[in-house]
Amino acid sequence: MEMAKGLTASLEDYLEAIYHIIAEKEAVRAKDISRRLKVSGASVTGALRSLAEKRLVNYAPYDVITLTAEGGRLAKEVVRRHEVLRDFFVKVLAVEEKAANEVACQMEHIVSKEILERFIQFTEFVEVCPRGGSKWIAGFGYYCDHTGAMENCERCLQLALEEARKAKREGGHEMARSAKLSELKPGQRCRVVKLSARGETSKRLAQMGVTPGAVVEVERVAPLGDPIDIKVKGYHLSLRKEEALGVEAEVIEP
Amino acid sequence: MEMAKGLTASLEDYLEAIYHIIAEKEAVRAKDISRRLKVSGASVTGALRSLAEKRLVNYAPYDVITLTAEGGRLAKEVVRRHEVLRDFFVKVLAVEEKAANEVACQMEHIVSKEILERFIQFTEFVEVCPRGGSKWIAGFGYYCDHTGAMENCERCLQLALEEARKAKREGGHEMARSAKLSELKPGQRCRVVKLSARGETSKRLAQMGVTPGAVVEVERVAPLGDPIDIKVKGYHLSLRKEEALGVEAEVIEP
DNA sequence: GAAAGAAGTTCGGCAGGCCTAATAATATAT
DNA sequence: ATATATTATTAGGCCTGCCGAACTTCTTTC
Ligand SMILES: [Mn+2]
Ligand SMILES: [Mn+2]
Ligand SMILES: [Mn+2]
Ligand SMILES: [Mn+2]
Repeated sequence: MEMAKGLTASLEDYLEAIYHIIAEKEAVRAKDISRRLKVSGASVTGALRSLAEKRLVNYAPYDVITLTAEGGRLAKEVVRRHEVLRDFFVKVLAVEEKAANEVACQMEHIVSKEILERFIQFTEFVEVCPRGGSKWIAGFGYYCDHTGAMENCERCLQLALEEARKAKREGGHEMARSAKLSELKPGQRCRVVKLSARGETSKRLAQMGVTPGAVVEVERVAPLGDPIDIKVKGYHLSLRKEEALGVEAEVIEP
Repeated sequence: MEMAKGLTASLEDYLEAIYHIIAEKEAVRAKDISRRLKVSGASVTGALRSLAEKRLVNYAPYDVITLTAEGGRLAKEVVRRHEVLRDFFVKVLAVEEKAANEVACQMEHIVSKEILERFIQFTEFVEVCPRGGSKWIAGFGYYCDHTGAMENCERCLQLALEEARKAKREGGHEMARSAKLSELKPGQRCRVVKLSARGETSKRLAQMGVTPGAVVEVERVAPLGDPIDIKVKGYHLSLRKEEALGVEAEVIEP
């Protein structure tokens, strides 16, 4: 039984950098890493040796650098943490992109699984709750700019209530507009209502967080609707059309 | 001109620990620090030497340990960051105290001034906005426990609206119940409306964040109403009664 | 006031991370 | 094919931060 998985912050950043470089170029060179992380080439060589020892990268002197299966998994985890935190800072705290990325890239090595989960849920909640939502966040921006202005609350609530009622009416009887996940367009968000898929597929989906109640954002849809890239709980997933067909969802209006 | 103030995370934690030990005992012993930070005595000696070199602690071998003026200032800053972040985790993300303290004590070395400010404002906003408030946070708790339950939104908004209206009516014509800061009780929060103080006092108040619009929480009031301990923007302040008399505030109902 | 016990210090060592300078390998251009 | 430029590695150092072990200096107790 192997304990102590813990990578250092520094090594996680190297993994993260390699992951991103792979995503945009074919071959990874030590130079790319050193540019990205702003460290000397010597430091990169050292880090690569550490990572190779831990079986997270395939590396031999002067050879190309690739991630092992395990290294890829860990790298994705780091990236996920980074993105979740950055999104929180940008979307909720209205921090500018650059500053958000900086603090996220340090926090990503600190937050526990449980707290990361909370950040995801909170960001979701704020964006989805009729009492939160974009208006409310705009209100926060106003609050920041005008030291603590809290005027017109009544009107704000009034409008939110009217909108919630309208949405309910339009959604017919019980719920908001329902659809198959496969019918959504990039940028749209929905809440999973039911999984009608069976066996392996449903298992894989469930494992990645596509469960009833989960908020799903569609990121990209390929020309013929296959595959569909989505984001759930910070995970980027690529679903085949058949898989997406098996997911019933209810659209969330912005 | 001295650049590079930056203390390391480790040294900041030593300062923080010393500050807390001073607050609860008279004398600070290396042993207390080593217990608190869970490091060996040898490490404490080393850290104290670094801090003494930087003129942040008064330290000579075998002698008692105290903070210099500058060291005290920095320690308070660290504690402030810690508390602001912990409060955010506890009050907003509903993280349990212990976990919140742990992550706060790591983040405190990472967040920029600007982002700390955002955390303060956001926590304030959530607690003060009628669309936020305790009900809304409870809603978040429910959302966490029941994977994404968002039922009864309409009713929730309806209630919030009614409450906001009631509060407005009760507050008479224009605003909520207005009062001098000196009249409030521990635990109460208010928003500063006007500073009628002049000169030094008003300057000091303004510098510490007691400005129109700021949210102030009363922490303790001494028997005869002097001094009054308050918290503003994460700062703990102790006001004399005369000072508090010069602050007009509007009470925030919970 | 001496001996025992507790607290504090010094020393040497180790690990992680980073650097520069020198050297080696590879890629490119002529 | 050779010279040149680019890229990567090695070697040697520096700094922070931690440790255990040995030693020193209080503090208490009898
Ligand atoms: Mn990072
Ligand atoms: Mn990152
Ligand atoms: Mn800390
Ligand atoms: Mn702390």
